[in-house]
Amino acid sequence: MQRQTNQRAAIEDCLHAAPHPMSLDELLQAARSQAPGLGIATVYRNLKRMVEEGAVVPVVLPEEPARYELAGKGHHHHFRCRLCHKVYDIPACIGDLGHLLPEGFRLEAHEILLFGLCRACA
Amino acid sequence: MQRQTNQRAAIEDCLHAAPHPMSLDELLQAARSQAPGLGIATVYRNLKRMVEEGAVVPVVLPEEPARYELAGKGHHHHFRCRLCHKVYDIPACIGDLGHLLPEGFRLEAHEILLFGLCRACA
DNA sequence: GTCGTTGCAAAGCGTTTGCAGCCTA
DNA sequence: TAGGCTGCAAACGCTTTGCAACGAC
Repeated sequence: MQRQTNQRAAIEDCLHAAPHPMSLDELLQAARSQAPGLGIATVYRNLKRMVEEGAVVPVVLPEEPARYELAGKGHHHHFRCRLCHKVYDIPACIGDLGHLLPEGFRLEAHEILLFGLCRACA
Repeated sequence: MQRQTNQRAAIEDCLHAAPHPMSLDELLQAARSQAPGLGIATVYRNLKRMVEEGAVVPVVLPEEPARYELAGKGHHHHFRCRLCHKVYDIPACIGDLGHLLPEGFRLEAHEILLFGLCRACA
């Protein structure tokens, strides 16, 4: 049976408050203000469980550490700024990608990564 | 100045012969048939240099080790089978993704990852 | 009081680096 | 022959795990 702890709540709160996917270090720093002394292993363990439960989705971009965001934000994609390296959520999507696949392949999911300059850096 | 070695040639040959992006271990195993005793550090060093030179492109997918493929294959994307975990090149693409971005953002590149079942597993 | 959770430190694991010897040019 | 390249092993950084203490229920 699962218990509600201060540490776990702090991590969840940070994910809820985050405007964009959080890296492990960002999460650790942010959650420590609510749960002082929070250890990094605890963040790893909780994130792992949240991902298994489907509450959190890992966001992986090339050349970057993994980030995490809450699931259930609706279908969206990600944009990374080449200069400031921030990652933004892009709520839009494009229709039917199935026609890209060769005959006989079945499409179940897709991920679109966009790269460029954000408004602040452009 | 750069020297041509048996090991480097073996790695290049394997990349040329590969029908899909190769992981480091695949590359090591394959290249050893042409360069026995090949060490993993040598594969890392050569791949790193090839990427810096722009001859090779890293292909990163979530939950998977990095793979590598030759650059200059033209613009394309990748498909990973959920069951056999093979990664296929998808030569197709979709036009203009710039309209997905918020006002003021500039799009420079994109990557599309597709997931599902390949023909053999479907 | 039980037992899931935590923090610390050690262990794992993939990648990088230092170095002596090798081999290309 | 000079110096770039290789293989080995050690070092490194990030993630996971073992374990005793803690604290939610």
